[in-house]
Amino acid sequence: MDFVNHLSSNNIKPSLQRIKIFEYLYENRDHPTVDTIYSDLVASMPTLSKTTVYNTLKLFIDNGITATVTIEDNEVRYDAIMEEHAHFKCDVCGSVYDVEIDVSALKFKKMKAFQIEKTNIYLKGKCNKCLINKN
Amino acid sequence: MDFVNHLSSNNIKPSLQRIKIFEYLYENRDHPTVDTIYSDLVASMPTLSKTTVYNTLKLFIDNGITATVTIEDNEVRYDAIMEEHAHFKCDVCGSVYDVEIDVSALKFKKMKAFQIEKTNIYLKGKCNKCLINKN
DNA sequence: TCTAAATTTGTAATGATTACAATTTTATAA
DNA sequence: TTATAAAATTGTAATCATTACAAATTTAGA
Repeated sequence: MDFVNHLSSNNIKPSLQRIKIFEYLYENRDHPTVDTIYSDLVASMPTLSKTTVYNTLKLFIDNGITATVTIEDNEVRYDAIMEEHAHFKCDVCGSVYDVEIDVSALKFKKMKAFQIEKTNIYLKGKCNKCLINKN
Repeated sequence: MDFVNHLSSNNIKPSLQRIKIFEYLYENRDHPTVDTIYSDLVASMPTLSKTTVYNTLKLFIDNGITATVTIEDNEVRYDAIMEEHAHFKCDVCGSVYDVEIDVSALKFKKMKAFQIEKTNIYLKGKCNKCLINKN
């Protein structure tokens, strides 16, 4: 993945901060929150501002290379994988996993009165790790 | 719908505020926000406090007679219909509609490593009304 | 090198939600 | 009925994520 080129080809000037933030998102596929992104990156970029993280994520979203993952009321997560997929959140450990899903199976069940542009699916339950640890 | 009995049978003492808030949710199926609920109810209950609305909704959720609807990052909506259904939000007018959906079609596509307890689906696009008005 | 534009940064403001203590209401028992 | 305790409601203050904004820094072009 050529991050510089990916940003450029989506009309985003590839500043160091933007490259690093996108790279982080792309490589940490656990759908981090702003706080996590900031905390992890500030270690290697001491002058990084949290405002920059907010600004940059908004820029990514506006240009279609990042999406928000809305599962809980009280936390916003970010995802650089734009291919259609669902999310699973474990209510024990809180991890969010990607889940492959075929949305087309649902399509014909939808009401015709709406023009559907995006389908979001998220699941909740217990992940395998937590099911095993319970014993 | 006997609201008093519905609350009682779910271990919620049916105070006036609780009855009114549940009744409002049950009859206004547009998935209102706390602000909307409060604004509409305070007209007939002048001493109502927004804190009570928050407290009461939390109580309803804890006792399983209300669910939150999380579609946008920045707004929490509430729903007294507990039967499985999806939501559609029009990105023109902002209305949220209920959509009947057969989740079982998805079931077997999910990963077996997870124990799924709840499936949430929400759709975005344009509602019929806004599609017509566009002309 | 100089200048303007774009980006980043830090601080202050905003707004939704929660904490908490005081008040009011309800239920119970004397 | 009255007294008392428990529960519910209320209003204010605190919290916390996000946004607004202006200053500082960096980048790009002449």
